[in-house]
Amino acid sequence: MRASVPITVSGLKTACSQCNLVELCLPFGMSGSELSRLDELVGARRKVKRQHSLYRAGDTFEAIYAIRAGSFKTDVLLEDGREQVTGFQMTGEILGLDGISTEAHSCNAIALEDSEVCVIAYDKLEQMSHEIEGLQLQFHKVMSREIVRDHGVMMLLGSMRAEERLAAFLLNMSQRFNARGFSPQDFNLRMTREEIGSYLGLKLETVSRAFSRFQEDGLISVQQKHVQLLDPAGLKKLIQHQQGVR
Amino acid sequence: MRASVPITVSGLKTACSQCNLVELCLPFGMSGSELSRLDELVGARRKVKRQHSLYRAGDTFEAIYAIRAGSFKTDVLLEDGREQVTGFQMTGEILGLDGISTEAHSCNAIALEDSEVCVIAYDKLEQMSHEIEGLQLQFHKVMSREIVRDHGVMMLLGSMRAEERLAAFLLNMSQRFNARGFSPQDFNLRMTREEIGSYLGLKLETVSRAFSRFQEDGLISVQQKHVQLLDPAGLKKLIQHQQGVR
DNA sequence: TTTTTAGGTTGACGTGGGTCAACGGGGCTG
DNA sequence: CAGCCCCGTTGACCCACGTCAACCTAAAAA
Repeated sequence: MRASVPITVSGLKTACSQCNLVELCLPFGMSGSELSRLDELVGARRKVKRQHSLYRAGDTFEAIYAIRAGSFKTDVLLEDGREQVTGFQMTGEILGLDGISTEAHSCNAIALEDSEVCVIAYDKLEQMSHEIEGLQLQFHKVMSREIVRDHGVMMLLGSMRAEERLAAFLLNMSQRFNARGFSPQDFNLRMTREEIGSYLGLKLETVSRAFSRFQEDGLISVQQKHVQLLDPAGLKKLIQHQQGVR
Repeated sequence: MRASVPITVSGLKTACSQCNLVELCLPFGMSGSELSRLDELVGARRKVKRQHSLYRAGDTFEAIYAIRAGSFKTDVLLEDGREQVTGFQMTGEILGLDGISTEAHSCNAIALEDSEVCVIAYDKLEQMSHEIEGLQLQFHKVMSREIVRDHGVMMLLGSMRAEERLAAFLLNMSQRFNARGFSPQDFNLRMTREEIGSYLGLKLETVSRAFSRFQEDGLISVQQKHVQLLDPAGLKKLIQHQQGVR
């Protein structure tokens, strides 16, 4: 984990109206005329190198970010050094919503690979939400979706066994790769076993063993970060039929 | 768990401007003139009896709810019957935000005691947010706070031991009772050991044992649902210094 | 190219908390 | 006011996952 020093703000403005991520991102469902007004909203783009942070817990909140390229993790740290990864974010997803409530970020957002985000100044967003009908609704939906997602993670952490958690994680990644036009059966994870473990409330060894088990059972094929889902239905069954421990 | 049949919509409108929960609720921080406009927003009140649900997963989303009296739990159910309690809500807190994203609720909201909520029609809220500056910001803060809270729960579930989880839970309850003008050291829980367990990712026996352990150690005094925090600092220490298992 | 190092796998073993079971007490309900 | 039932407590046992350690692999650094 390195400091959050090197920030590149590229002057290049790129219009939402011309971005191929529209239907995954904040502008989803907005009309053409609304869309073109949105272009004013996105101020600049910012590149974040692998392992560097987009923002850190405690930073004053000024903007939210739409991921244009790459991927991130968000995490929370306890005083004693324990880390909890609270989410992994992919292109089109929005980062920074945690900062609105106290006007300071409450978690760290760290790039898993060299990435680029669109910076959306929050005061401008507020203002423009008053004017553009669809923007407000869409923004609320994005926040609400985050809440629903978090409930799903709580379900994972609170009432599933190790293998169920990993199966759910893999299916979720698969579905998100698919939504982005990549193969849902064949993808490269961007995070380490330790990060997956932290997210799933497991130790990295347990994650590794679960991967191996799935491979033995013919459900997947893994080699390092490269994963192929050979039997997605089998993974789904695992979640539904396996008895919970808790 | 009973069906969600009996709904009482009392015709009595009560103004936000005269409610003693303002500083805990949606109107927090709004000006006097804004506040009086808010009164139009809150349509009716609705009573929900103990064990009955305010809404269920799958119900179409129409409104959010501010708790005027009583308390609730929200939970998510898996096909195989496993339950995960995702939160406990007290007076002034907002329920139903999960419904915005898909226009259907994704969890169940169940009253822990006979309760009453203010019904806030979502379309009206959307509309009024365009007009009242402070309302939009405040609503965003409420949603953001929910996201931050969920991250805290993920931290609990993912990287704390049983006793740490319960200590954190008790301190959180204490702080919320305090914010409502009740004693932070002496309160009655409204939920069962099983519900606490589900929320904390533990079995009810483990919760019970942790309660007993805390009592032996002189940290608290428990009798059934009645809890007294004898040594809140000791509970805090437990969270910070105890080694994590995961 | 070789060296280094972070990330991943696997085995042996320990333990926190789950499981099962018995029992006690308080508050509805008739 | 009696009986029931839900809730909570406690003990004995066990297992899923954590811990510790050795080793392997791949990619970055030199």
